[in-house]
Amino acid sequence: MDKQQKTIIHWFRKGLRIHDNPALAEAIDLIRKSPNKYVLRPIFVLDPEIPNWLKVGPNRWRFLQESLLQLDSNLRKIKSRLYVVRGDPKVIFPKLFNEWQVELLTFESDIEPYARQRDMLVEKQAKKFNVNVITTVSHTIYNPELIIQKSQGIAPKQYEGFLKIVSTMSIPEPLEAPAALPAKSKPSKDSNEHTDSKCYDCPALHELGVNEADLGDVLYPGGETEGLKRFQAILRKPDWICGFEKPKTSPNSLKPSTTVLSPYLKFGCISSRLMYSDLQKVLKNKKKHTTPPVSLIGQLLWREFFYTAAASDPNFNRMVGNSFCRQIPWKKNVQHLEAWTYGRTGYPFIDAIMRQLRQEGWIHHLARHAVACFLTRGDLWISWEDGQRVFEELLLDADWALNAGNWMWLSASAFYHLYYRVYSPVSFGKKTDKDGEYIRKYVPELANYPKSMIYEPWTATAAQQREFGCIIGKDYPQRIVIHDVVLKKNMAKMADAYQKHRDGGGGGKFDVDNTQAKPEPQSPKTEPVSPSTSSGCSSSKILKMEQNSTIVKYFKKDPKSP
DNA sequence: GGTTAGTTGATATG
DNA sequence: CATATCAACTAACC
Repeated sequence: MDKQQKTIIHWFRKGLRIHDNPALAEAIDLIRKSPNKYVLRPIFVLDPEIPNWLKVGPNRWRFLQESLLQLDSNLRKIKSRLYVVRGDPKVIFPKLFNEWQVELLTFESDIEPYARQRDMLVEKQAKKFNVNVITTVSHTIYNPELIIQKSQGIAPKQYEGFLKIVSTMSIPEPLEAPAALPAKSKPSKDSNEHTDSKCYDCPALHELGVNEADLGDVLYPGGETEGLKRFQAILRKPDWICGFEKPKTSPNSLKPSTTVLSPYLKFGCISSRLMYSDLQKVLKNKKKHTTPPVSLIGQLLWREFFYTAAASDPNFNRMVGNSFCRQIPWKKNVQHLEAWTYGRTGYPFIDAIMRQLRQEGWIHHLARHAVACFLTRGDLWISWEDGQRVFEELLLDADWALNAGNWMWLSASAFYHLYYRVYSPVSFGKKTDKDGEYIRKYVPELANYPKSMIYEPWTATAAQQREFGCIIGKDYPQRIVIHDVVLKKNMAKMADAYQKHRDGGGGGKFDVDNTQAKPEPQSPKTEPVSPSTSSGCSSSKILKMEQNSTIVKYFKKDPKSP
């Protein structure tokens, strides 16, 4: 590398895209202004510690791997590349700052407690090495912190209130992907770049610990190009967009009835602001269209809603110490949890959903409702935290804020309170698939059952079971609970928990059954953390916090004015 | 303090 | 396919 040239690092974490990436754009702007002075190193840090506390199933590892490959490829199109750096960020960054003579670090901010703590440490080290830092809010359409600020410091607890607040806020126009960089801004190879300790190539699946035998077919390939392609295909159906009503889409169609853009949003392969902007353009041209909460825009705003709530509480993904969450005395039941996890509850509709989840990494939103309600308040009375852990592992779109928020919703622990509205594991699926084709696909042992019995195979006589080639209790499980019976008991327990909440308000009042082993923590911090220690912005000086809050800057010195 | 609305329940009925 | 009833919650608003 030219000894005179300094390095600008853009750190990819989520936001695995080059379009509408304001932090990357800041880095590139600076390079264009001083093309002789800087080289750009876009990096992704692969931390080998992560699998020790975060469960990531093989399908999501693959989605990430594909996303990194496409990111590298898209960066190469603009005469750069992706440098995948192996190691713990707190250890890696000081080394890179020193070795590469880094002057600026840019990245997209993240509200997850793990990310906040990690970023705080990296920023501290940046200061020590005299490295400027620019962060942007670009994973969400709005800045969650700003919404909270406009809501008297408390995140809205209902969607309507949320809508009211954001309706007063402006949204920045999405940015185009950058044009090709000047040739000089590509660093020359490190002298030992391709030795084992200095390989910056994208990881192969085996490096990510993925056994290819555990992978399902690639139904939703990861990456920016794939995400944009999928979104473009949606945009070509304006009538479908304008008529979209989430509750009227089917949870058990054989092909997805919704967009399946969630995995791309989770990794930031596609920008939520771009989606918002392009969808609005479609709606403008039509005189009639659906609206939030049921419309497509409404779905994006649900994401914002949960992100805002999650940003205000580091304990958002646990019951205890969570300011949103009602304390409910769930019971541990290892056998029932395992039956649910692997699709062996004896309820074909539930089992089909759980098997689709494991195989494909995506299930419809309402299918998530059905199985989440079944696990918690509806049937098994098992904590939503246990379900959250399974979704965390298996969903391509598993997202800390959205996963926790929706589990609280479905278990009637927060946001949703009509606990007596319970999904039936038998009737609900029949509304959109009366013949049970979905069950036949994902629970093939029941494929020969007639449609009159496929949702309730236990109603078949022994002779019929032999005839259909599937003996209940042998080839397919007996149902592990009787829905009509447990439903009544659970409803009474919910009423009791709600009553106690009214009387005592909040945590610690219940005899929560902790006799079984504690589950694995979902973040490096095992115990609930106090909100005061990890909320909000760092103590660094905020130079710029716009109305729509695209850019928050922390500068020791302004690299633009030498 | 009373009223109303709430992303998408189930069932029976017209 | 739309509506009433079931039983009855909280949050937001007047």
